[in-house]
Amino acid sequence: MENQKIAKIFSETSDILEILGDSRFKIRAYRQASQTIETYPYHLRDIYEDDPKKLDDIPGIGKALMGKIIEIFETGDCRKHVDLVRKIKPGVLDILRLRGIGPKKTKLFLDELGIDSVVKLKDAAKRGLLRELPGMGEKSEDDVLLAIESYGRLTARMPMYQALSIAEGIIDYLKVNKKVKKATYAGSLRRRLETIGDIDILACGSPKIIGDFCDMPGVAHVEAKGDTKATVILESGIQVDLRVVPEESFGAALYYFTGSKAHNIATRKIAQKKGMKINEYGVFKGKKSVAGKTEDEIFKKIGLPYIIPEMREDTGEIEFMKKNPRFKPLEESDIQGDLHSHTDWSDGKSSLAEMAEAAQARGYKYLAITDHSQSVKVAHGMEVPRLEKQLLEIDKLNKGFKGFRLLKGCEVDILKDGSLDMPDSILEKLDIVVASVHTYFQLPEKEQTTRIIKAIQNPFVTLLAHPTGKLTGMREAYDVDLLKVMRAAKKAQVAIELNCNPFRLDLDTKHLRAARDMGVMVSLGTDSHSASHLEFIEYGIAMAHRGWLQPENILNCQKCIDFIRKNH
DNA sequence: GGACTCCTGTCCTAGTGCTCCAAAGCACT
Repeated sequence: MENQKIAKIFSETSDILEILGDSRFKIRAYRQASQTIETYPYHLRDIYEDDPKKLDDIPGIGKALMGKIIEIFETGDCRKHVDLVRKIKPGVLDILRLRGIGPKKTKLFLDELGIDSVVKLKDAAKRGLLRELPGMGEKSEDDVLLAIESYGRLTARMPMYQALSIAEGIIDYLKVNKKVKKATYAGSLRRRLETIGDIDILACGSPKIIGDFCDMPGVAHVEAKGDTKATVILESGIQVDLRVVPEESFGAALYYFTGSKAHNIATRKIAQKKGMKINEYGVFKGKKSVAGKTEDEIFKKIGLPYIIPEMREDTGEIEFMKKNPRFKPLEESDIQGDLHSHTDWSDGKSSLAEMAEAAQARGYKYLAITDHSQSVKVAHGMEVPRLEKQLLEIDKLNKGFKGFRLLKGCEVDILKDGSLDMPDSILEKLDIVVASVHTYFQLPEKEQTTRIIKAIQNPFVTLLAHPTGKLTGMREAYDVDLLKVMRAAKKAQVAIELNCNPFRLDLDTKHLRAARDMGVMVSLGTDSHSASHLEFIEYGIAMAHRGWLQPENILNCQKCIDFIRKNH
């Protein structure tokens, strides 16, 4: 939590410096530091308590920012930030966040009309005061009002699976159009971020596509419309950007449009040093295009191995891939089985046989049946006798399988005191024990952490499921020191789950990276509640890509399922 | 502000499209 606080202080500092017209390099330094800290997998406090000087080792943190981080730990605040906040009212920062309004216009409104809040801005726009300002007109004034009205809707992010479904719908719509030769989605959706701010679509074909796109059903408002790109807002409030490029530039445009911005800048810089230029039309030597049809071609031209979209965040992937050109990201065929599923014995919809059939259809060697334990009444959790009955049923089914088996398991609730919801006498009969939290989300961090660590120290536990309890866009993670939990998990030889259910996607990228660095085994589980949910594994694979995981980091990729039964 | 090179100073992270007002701001990755 303290990392987030520091990131926010630095982010606000950069925003205020921008309005005040300070050095753009200083502004960038604060902004970059904020972003680095926000996604940094380790607690800055741990580093500070170990040796404050080591804060300087974090990329983008130098002597000055290190001093400010130390100041925040020692005094609870940062003098410079406090002074800046005094200079500019917080309402001014709200204006800066409106679409179409940047630091220049924010400063203009403040200096000329004393506007220091969105409410005052709205009032001034309605009274026609803004149009009198230099560089403003009637249209700009209307745009300000529109930006204020749509602010809440346009800043909301949606879960990735929702964006994926909308994007696929748009692509289907475009592809039936004969003017469209190719269409695909790019941006953060292609990089498989857990939440998506807007949808980016790339197409090849006639420029008339732009008009058809803007007339598409479900478009509420056309924000911009030119010869090669358009931006629309859907009725649902989602922004969709379309870019149309010539076919020979498709690879370059896909690369540009996939991002991230930081990754693009980093590779464009590499190209510059080699006397080339990368833009969305290709790689250029002087005016001559030397690559652009495919992404692969672009990487080759600038001397890099292909980097998969999910890794393109400029968080070290370029250096990593240079050093490890043979790095092979996880593939679906590496997955030997699914380690978290439910049936109609608890709150699932499918039978044991249906789940087994679906798992075999995917080519799995095993599927862990992990129905809920007794205390989860709403999910028809199983008491010991019913679980024993299920185990007999699984034995019976397993006799009929060849090269496949159902693993006997249970998703056992972690009780408030860290004990497990099922006695050891039944746990020892299982192939796999999945421990998880479904209650007491509000415990203080220390208590929650201790509770979970106690649970995974039970010798029969195989893995900790959905380790933070977050539900994308609906429920925040509970307070837990996950690094401490992971250290304990490593010691206890317990795996940490990457829950592939698109509502969860728990662990997130930074903790997956940390798990990888720490050598903690990660388990992919779809948490399927029906046979069709087994396909959620694809979301997990994408998340594994974002966490740079390879088959050796993943429990499900181990061919030997005896590993799962570590205590048998 | 950082990073790097040198110790006081220099450079720093790309490249392009759209809009609205008539050059620049803001947007996109």
